[in-house]
Amino acid sequence: MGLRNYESVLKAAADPTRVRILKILEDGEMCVCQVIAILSLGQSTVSKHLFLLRAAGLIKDRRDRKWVHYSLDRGSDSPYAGRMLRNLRGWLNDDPVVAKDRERAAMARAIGPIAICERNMTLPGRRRKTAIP
Amino acid sequence: MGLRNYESVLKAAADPTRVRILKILEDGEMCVCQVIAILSLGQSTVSKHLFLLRAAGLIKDRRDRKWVHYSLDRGSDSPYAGRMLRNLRGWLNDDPVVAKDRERAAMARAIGPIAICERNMTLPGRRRKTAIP
DNA sequence: TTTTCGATTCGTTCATTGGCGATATGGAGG
DNA sequence: CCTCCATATCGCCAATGAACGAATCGAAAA
Repeated sequence: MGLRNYESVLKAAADPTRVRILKILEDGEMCVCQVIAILSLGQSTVSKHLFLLRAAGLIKDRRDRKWVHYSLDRGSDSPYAGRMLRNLRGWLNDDPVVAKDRERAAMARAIGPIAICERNMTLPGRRRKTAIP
Repeated sequence: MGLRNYESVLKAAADPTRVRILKILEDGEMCVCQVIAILSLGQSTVSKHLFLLRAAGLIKDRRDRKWVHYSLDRGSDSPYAGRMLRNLRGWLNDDPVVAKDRERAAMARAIGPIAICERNMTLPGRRRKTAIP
């Protein structure tokens, strides 16, 4: 665990979108479709972010039927990842973007992955990406 | 101190060249010309790195005659910067690149800024950037 | 003042990165 | 087997970032 992993962890945690994901996951594991709905970003975009976070050792995944759930990887192999997660726990909690995401995350949890996938990766009360014909 | 400063601190600390600078400064303050000599990078390149580190609150500068010395800004305004510096103190100490830099830093300290500037920002026993005609 | 030395800024080049849409993968169900 | 659907991967484009050299700026020395 040298400069290589250090760099991947820091770069992963430095991106604003990825730190939003990490803060969302602080309240518990989350399905990919839920993350997509909360962030209102493209599916491939979110998938790539999750890949980088997992590669850095910051998050881990769990398959349940046809859904994949991600959660913070406390007790990661990487000491950098573990420390960063603990740091983040006390950081940015009063940031408006993070707060907003938390609200939407709570809604996503209440609704559940199935309903969100049926809604085409969107949350209620939000502009959807694809127009309704 | 919200997402803005968080991002600047993390991005600053994520770059391998800048983390090398931070590790060098752990042993004490250092003149810019010494940093240039240790890293064997262009003068403008190093200056920009130092600017970003200072903007993030990770380092601070001090003028002494015509030299500018940089040092870690422990007790920075930014809580992110302070924590990252403390993290870094225990990180990467057995990394070969960092170890090599430490050797060169020790040499640079022994020689002092004046001699290094006279040597055109180089350390003894190293390829110089400008050829000798 | 003028010279000089070192730090900063500017402009360019090249590599990396975040975003997207389209396509591939792979498990669940028919 | 084949289809469906959530996710992963691929290819592309625009924006960012790191490196350099040249030019500029500022402070100390002559």
